[in-house]
Amino acid sequence: MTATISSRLFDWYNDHARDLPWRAPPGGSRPDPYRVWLSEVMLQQTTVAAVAPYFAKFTDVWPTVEALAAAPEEDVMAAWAGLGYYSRARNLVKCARTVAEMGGFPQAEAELKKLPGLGDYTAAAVAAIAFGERAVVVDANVERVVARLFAIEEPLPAARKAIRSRADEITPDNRAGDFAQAMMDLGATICTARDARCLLCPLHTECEARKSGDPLRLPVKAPKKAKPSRTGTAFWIERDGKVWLVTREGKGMLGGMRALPDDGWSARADGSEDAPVPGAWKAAGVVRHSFTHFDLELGIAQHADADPSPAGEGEWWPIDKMDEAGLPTLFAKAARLVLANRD
DNA sequence: TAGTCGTGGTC
DNA sequence: TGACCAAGACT
Repeated sequence: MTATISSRLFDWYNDHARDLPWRAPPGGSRPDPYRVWLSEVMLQQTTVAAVAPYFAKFTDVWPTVEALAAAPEEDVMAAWAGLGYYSRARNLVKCARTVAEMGGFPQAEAELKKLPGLGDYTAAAVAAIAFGERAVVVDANVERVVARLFAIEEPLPAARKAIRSRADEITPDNRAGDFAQAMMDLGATICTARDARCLLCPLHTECEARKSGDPLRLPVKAPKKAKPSRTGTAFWIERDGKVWLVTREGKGMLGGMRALPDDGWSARADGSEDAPVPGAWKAAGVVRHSFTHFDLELGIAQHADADPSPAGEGEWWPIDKMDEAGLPTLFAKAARLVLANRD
């Protein structure tokens, strides 16, 4: 049964594997561990379509882990801007520097998992795909496919233990990396969250959820909490064709990223509306932005003075080079709005 | 364990 | 159009 599953899956994968830039060319050669690691981190909670241009840019500018390790952190953060979950970029730099110092990536799953930014999934994926270790790779695709294949009725996240155990059972001793990628391709193209194209599925004769007649109801998920709405203000302070930008501190929201100064809005509370510089302000528009766990209505206040003098840490950024500032999307929207409304 | 942490695409 | 979702990690 389990041998049947991997065998059917490999047959399907031979003909239907997605052609992705981080995969090794067909023929059995192993992909570059650096590219595998980089792609896996970028792909965490992020679609293939969103990752592709970032992967191309990163591997062009930093073709090796040593090159990335030598890069200034702010350059990496700016290059990551727009991709989201910025702790990934902070950990990416830390990890690259650790690996460069070690003289290369460790090959064992347990050692990989000690690196910053590599959790259960990514450590297993790199071990299996880049190094051929038999590791049990479980992402959201595998969870969905396995939950349906074995008709696991227990809701997520409690079902993860049972799902992992089943995934372990069907993972072959050889080609665990191909098996993982095949499972993920199956989950991404056939056995998707909104659809179950069972007639095209290589595992449909083995699938318990299909036998039950309603595969889409699995996996069962806990209901989601409501999203709060917050308001905040960002401040546009301009002088001589330049705008005042700060770098956000710490590990919190958008931590380490360049940004417009703001009034301290957060997921928990509205902003204070306190301006960072004295003087007169005028309203310059509103940006609505939806984060994973709250919605934000960000008002933009523009300093009315021709020669403002902001205090504290920051930098005057040339407005004609706004695209190179590496602003996260929220602030990129705000800047775009200000600049669009002035002519 | 449950909350935090981005963004763009899809229906 | 708003809710859901995508190759999760960390605390």
